[in-house]
Amino acid sequence: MSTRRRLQAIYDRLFEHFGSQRWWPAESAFEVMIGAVLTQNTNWRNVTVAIDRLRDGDFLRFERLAALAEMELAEMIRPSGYYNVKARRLLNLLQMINDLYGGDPEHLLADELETARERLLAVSGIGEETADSILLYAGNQPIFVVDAYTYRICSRHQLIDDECDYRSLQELFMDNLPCDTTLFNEYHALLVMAGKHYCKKNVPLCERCPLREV
DNA sequence: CACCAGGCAAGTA
DNA sequence: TACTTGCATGGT
Repeated sequence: MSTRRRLQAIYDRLFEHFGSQRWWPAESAFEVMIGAVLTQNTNWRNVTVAIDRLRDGDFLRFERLAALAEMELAEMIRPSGYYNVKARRLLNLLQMINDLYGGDPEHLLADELETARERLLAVSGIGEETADSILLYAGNQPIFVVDAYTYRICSRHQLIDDECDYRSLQELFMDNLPCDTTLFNEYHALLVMAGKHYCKKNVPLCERCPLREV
């Protein structure tokens, strides 16, 4: 079967099993950006606690967050883990938005895709997955997000060489699917759901995995 | 107890 | 360039 059809089949199975996800779970694009940094190598549950703390202090707005001292911010986001590095990373991101977009996150998100991506990657603490998560889920731009679950699932289904780099795996999806923001949004979210529930680390096979026969 | 979670950068050889 | 280590909380 062609890669194109296999990717479509995987999507269909996951959609049938989990339904529409409509990510990212957040009340604003800015909140998505914050969450994208906080969730780096971290359980989403912990991230929601940190974000709720920011919300309670009305810090999910650019001006309010940018006015926080690094140590205060670190303390606020403590439940999300790596709180010192993440506080620095968030401030680095805000600094870039301030310098290049006049302090308006929407201007970054409205910029041309590759330009915005390069500028995000230039921020210390923002790598490819975080940048693409921001572009897709905060900016509604058509780019596919690759993460650890994407690697694991594609590897188990022998769609990739385990050593392939981020861009290669991203291209596998983007070259073989219609370029559609909503599709990319749903597909990545569904892969995360599948990974969480049925494709855990060091668990070779799962009886109830909806992708068993794909 | 060990292991994991929607990574990334810096250090080492 | 290729590999290792630090960062840290909270759930299973």
